Amino acid sequence: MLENLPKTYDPKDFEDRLYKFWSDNNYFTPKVDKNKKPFTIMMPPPNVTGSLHMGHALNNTIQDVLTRWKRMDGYEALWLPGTDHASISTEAKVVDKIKSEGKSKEDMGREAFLEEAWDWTHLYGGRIKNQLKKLGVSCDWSREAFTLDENLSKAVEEVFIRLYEKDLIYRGNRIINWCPSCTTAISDAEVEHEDSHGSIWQVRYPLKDGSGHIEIATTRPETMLGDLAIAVNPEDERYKDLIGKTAILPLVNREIPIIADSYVEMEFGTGAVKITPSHDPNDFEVGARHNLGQCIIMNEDGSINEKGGAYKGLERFEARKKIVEDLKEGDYLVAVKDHDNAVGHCERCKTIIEPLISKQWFVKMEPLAKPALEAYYKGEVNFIPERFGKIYTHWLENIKDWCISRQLWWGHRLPVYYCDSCGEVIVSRTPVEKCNKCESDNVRQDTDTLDTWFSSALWPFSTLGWPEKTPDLDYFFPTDVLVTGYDIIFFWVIRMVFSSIEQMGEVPFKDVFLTGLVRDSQGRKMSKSLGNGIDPLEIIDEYGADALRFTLLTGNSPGNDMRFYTERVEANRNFANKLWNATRFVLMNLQEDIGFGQLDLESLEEEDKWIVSKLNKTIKEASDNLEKYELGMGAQRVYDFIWDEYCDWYIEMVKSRLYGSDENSRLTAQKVLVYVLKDILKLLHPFMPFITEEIWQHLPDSNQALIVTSWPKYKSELEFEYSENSIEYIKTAIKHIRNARAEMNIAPSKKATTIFVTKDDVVKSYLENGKRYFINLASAESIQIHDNKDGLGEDNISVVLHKAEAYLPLKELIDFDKEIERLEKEKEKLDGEIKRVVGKLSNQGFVAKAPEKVVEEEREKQRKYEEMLDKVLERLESIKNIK
RNA sequence: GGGCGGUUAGCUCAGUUGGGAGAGCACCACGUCGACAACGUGGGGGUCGUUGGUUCGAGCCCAAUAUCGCCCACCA
Repeated sequence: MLENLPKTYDPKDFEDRLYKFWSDNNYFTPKVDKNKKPFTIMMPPPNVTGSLHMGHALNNTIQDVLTRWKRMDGYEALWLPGTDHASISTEAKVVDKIKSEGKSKEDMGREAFLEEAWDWTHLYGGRIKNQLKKLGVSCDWSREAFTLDENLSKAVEEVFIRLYEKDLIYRGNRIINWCPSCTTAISDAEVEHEDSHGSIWQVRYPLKDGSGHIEIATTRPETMLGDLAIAVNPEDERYKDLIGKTAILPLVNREIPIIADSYVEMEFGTGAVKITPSHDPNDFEVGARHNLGQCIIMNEDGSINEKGGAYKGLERFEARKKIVEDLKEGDYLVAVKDHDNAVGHCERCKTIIEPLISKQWFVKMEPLAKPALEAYYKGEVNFIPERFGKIYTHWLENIKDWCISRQLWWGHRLPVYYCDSCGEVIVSRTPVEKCNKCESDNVRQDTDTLDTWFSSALWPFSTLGWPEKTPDLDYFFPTDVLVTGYDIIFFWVIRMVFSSIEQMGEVPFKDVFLTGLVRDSQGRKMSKSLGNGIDPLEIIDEYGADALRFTLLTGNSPGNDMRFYTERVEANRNFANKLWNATRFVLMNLQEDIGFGQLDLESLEEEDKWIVSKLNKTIKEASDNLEKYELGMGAQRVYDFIWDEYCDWYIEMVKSRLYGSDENSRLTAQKVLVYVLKDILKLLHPFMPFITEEIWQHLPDSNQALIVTSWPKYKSELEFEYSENSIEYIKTAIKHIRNARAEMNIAPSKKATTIFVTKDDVVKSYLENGKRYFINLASAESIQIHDNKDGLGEDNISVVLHKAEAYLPLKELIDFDKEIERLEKEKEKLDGEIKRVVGKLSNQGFVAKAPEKVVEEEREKQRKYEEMLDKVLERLESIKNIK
């Protein structure tokens, strides 16, 4: 009946097979069942361009732990997977690809380019899904979504139109971040600021009336081509007389006014600022206040346009160089100084961003941010760890309108149409062929697409069928927890929250669990360019998915970065191996057909009750840990129970019964071994799904798959205090005896009669019941229990215990000097403990103010240690006398 | 400029209501005894960055400070 496990643990033997088994049986697919509670997680959709990296492995492992646990705990657990079209990233890759084939976007045209992009998506989009499966993710592939799916696109369009109709989306001429390489506008969040060492140039602009000049300072000299004014602070005495005068823009010879604006800081630079309204956000504001108009001097690719006169056609940094040279030549350049400032780069391609004025579409953020902040302050959204709430509130409190239009082709096209006859702007759910104002058919759709985050902002409900009122949406929304990296709080988390509040009327998730970064062993960020990335698939291939998962879950805490060491994976693989072998031991000692259903509490022996009681506590504590998202602590607790309690102690203690002649005792031991093992597998399953399922299916009476069994429950009737005390006493005694023997260099093969001397009835009962443990685990030949040590002689090793003393008569082996040395060491230890306890207890404040329980514990310790010290001293005395 | 985090054993890190400092790896010694050498047993190793405060009691709370790191920010 019992099929034995292979001798060695090899995850390759079963991981893929089990994934298929779960999948084929639809265990990942929850039903809409009103009698059960739903539990929902939306997987942060990886980009179709990507392949699995450690970051994915980490957050998907966490999601899988939560999902598997909740599924076992009786919930209809939905973990919905999917992928993101990742507009700008994917487009860049496709552009590169066609470029290598000698083609360009423009040559191909929109239709053909999109076909290429879809081909790319189909080719690479599936790759990461298969990689995720290797990790063991129990997500519901039948509900898989893609941001460009028809229904998700419909959701995007619907949201755009609703926001437009509420005046929350508008089109306007504003300063945006322009990437000359991607040739598109990007949002503020997509700009990375990087400190750089640069220069600041001081330039003098002559005054028109010939009365002198005014000096300005700039870090971007090329933008002077677009200068429309010079601004000074109205309070600045130095420039008071110049306000209202006209200056001549060098090299261009444009006449520009000198204006006063309090935005200018007198202390900075020269106190006079050139104003370039079309190429700087602050200047834009100043320009608007003073009606300066606009002067755009750059093309899409960042080169200087016809407004730049002689500099036309130069790339922007070439132009800078040339302009500085010319300024110098014309004696306009006063000084060049070193200057540090933060330069904005495109998050995708790292090109330096050019702020410039452009007509784009924006989401008006303030009305959306407000409820999102309120939701947080009302506790509707919680961050784990809490500190990340500050990032959330800080961003929302300082929010600016969100530029959502992109000059890209891969993505959701704006549902906006322009009439070229009358200029009407039409936003429509259906294609527009005729202007609804002038009835002209001279109508065209906007060629822009939406920021990729616009669609991912809707992920928690668009994936469930919104705007349709689907049963899924009704049942599974709002979701329970979002698991993601702290680096996309404002890209994604915030946008989901306000989108959800706006469209659904409630927050999309209750908890946000934030993961840190997985770094290499030297603490560096893993990156392609550094070549220090560790491929999760290679790790899985070598050590198995379970070991990788366990490594990612333990040894770090939420929101903190972690370093990845293959040594840790190896250690966790060893743990899996330990469990594997423990199971083999259990299986090879089972008799057939004894029935492993219920535990018969009446027949349990001391160590049985002890392990059951310990298991019971572990169930409670591990469940509490999971409840509080303390996944690493929960995993560690289960690990410790398995290795320290079950393997190192329980199995060892029970061996004599398995090999013994007492049939009832033997069968009880077998039953308890299986009983505890089954709960162990359940507790470990969310963390290590493969090995636990594989073992489970080899156990007797386990017809149902482990993945859908029930999570163990704490039961107060399974607490056995006496047994716990008894076994813990025995464990301590065994450790002491082992220690003494090791220190005396007495090999375990040299067995000795062990004589316990005690007057304490409770200890006597512990020892009486525990005789066989000493024989098996402490190299005892036989056990005697005496009331006093009369007639024992002195040729013994003495092991001092609490309320007892153990004697090992090993006459010919005893080296009295060593024995004295060992006892002296013991004495020192006890002296130290007593000193600490007495110190504490002689502090009146402590005795008076500490809780009675704590004080009594300390008193008890004092009695215990003094009692033990007495015996050590007595022993030392008598042994010295012999010498 | 603003905000946040780390600083605990040789290394990497846990330590969540303040009550005798833990794990893994590494190291030393012994061991192949009928699950496991991917192992067992025993051991060494820390004034928890520094200073001050609160408290009977601080790795944990408060205030400074040092140092490393991260995030945000339109000073030309």
